[in-house]
Amino acid sequence: MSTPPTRTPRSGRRTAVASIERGAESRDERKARTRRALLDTALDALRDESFTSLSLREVAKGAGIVPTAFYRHFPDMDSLGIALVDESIGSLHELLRDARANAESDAHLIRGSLRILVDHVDAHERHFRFLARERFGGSAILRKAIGLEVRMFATELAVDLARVPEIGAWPSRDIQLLADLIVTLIVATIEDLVEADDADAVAAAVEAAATQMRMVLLGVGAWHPVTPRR
Amino acid sequence: MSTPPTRTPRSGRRTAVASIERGAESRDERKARTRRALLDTALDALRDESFTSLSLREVAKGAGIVPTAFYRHFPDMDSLGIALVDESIGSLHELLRDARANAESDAHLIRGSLRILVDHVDAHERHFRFLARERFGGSAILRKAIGLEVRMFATELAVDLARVPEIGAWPSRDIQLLADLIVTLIVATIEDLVEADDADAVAAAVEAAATQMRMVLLGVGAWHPVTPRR
DNA sequence: AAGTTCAGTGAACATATGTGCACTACAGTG
DNA sequence: CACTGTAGTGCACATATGTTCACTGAACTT
Repeated sequence: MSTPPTRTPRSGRRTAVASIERGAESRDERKARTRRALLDTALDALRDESFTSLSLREVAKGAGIVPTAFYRHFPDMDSLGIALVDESIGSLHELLRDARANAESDAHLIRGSLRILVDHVDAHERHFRFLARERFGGSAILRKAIGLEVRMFATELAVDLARVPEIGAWPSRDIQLLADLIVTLIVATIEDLVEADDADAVAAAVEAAATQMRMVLLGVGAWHPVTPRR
Repeated sequence: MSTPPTRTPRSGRRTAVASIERGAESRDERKARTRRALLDTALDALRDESFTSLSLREVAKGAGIVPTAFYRHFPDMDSLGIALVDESIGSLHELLRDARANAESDAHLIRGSLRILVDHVDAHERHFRFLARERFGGSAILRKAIGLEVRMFATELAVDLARVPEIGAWPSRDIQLLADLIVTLIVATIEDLVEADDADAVAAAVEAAATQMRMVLLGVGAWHPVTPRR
């Protein structure tokens, strides 16, 4: 009821984003809040430009702080980029986790997985777009960071694949390559999805991915357990 | 032997790139030369940054002309970008042409094609890197232009595939999707190749691509001519 | 020989950028 | 309560950017 001990209902000074009608907030909460605002601004701006052309002043302004205050959160723009990679990769792993859970129940494995993919891309569109855009983008640091994570993602998938009876007996090198192939297809589909501007385009991308995935999996059935070494 | 009618062995004014020890040159030749210098500078700069962060002044300086002279060649940076896309796509079609010629003679279709791919990427590294980097880059104009061309490339491949006995009878939609799948794999390989920094990395990328291509083509053998509609 | 065309110049502009510095206000703490 | 740590401010600077304008000189056209 009564106003909490810490008053200042509306401070005389507009204090960045936090000022948007928040009465009491701890110091850490406010810091986290502007940090989020910086990341969000960057994520939004990266819809129309690439990371190397994104300026410190631009994100600072978008977050409602003065340029120099940026340094209270990140030593430089590259660090901001790395933070975005971390967040985005989180979405990726979450995706795989859901797909794994689904694979054990759903009879239509491909369609079910694709549905999950679409849902995730939809829910974290900015992050996935960021990944697609910067995977081979101009920043060497981000390229390296994303490349590493995508490779880890593929390895994670390879472990899952090894549990499939038909595949389990393959040489691990082949399993990894199959996982890489599937990841390539998934990434390509993600790129199509973030680029899709209407529902039809999404549906088309899904249809294409489903058919192509089926083609690949048919290849799996015919694959010789022993790699034809030369 | 004797100096040609048009003299001016070394003009009193250093005229941009053309001044690098070229005695006689027609006006058009000189213009073409600086245009080339602009494109080359851009191509080189795009190794370390993305197109949206590439500045007009930067390419002008690299080409040895004053910023304002840039407008004598392109109305804006986007036009320069489109010109780069055109050039790069040229390399792509050249690649397919060579691969086609090879396919009719070489018994090892996959390895032969990959060898050609590697050679082309090596010969036109800057162009292929540009394509990979801007395919999903920050510039909407370039994204659209490249996307269109890649789709045309896939369609061209589909026509070739339709001539393969096992595939010819498929519904055209499936042939197109197979072509798209193969193009996805090719593009992914190109991305790996331009990212590869030593010979080992190149060899690994080729090995991976060869195996994956074999997996896909095995799927082709098992594919039912009629698309399993739902 | 005189005239035209046009790639390239150089100065100027308004605006954007990264970063250093001294500061202020307020949440957290003894 | 006074004290301190720190997110955010405001100013300043050197530098980079796109674009305008009037210009120059040499290749071409007549």
